[in-house]
Amino acid sequence: MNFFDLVSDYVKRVPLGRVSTYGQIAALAGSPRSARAVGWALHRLPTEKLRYVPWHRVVNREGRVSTTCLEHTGFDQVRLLKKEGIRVKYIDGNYFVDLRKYLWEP
DNA sequence: CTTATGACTTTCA
DNA sequence: CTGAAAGCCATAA
Repeated sequence: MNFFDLVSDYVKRVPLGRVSTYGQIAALAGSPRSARAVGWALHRLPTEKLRYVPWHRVVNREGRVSTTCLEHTGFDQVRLLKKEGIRVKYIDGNYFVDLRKYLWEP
C-alpha cells in the first residue's frame, strides 16, 4: 500500500466532529516525521477521494487550517467543520480549531 | 541520481 | 513572545 493510500485510509477513520493533525496522521502511517508528505498527499488528493476523505478535519499542530486555498476552498471546508459541530475560530485571516477538545485520539 | 516543492514541525536567537 | 532557519519525508521532473 502506498503512503498516499495509507494516509487516505487513516484520514477516513477520523470520526465526525473530531479533527486530526498532519503529525498524527504521519505517525499512524508509520513515519512520525512525514507530516509534510501528509500535507502533500492531501493537497494532491483526487476529487473522487474527496468524497469520502474528510481532509478538512486535518489541521496542523496548532490546530490552524494551513490550506493554501484558504481564500476559496478552505472557506467551504471550514464551513463543513462548523456544520459538524466543530467551533472554528477566525483569527487574522486564518482558521483555528480547539485541539484540546476536538483532537482525535485513536 | 540530483534537484525542487509542499495543506509540517521543532529548535534557536 | 515572535520570527527565522533547518530538518524530514514522499513525489515529480
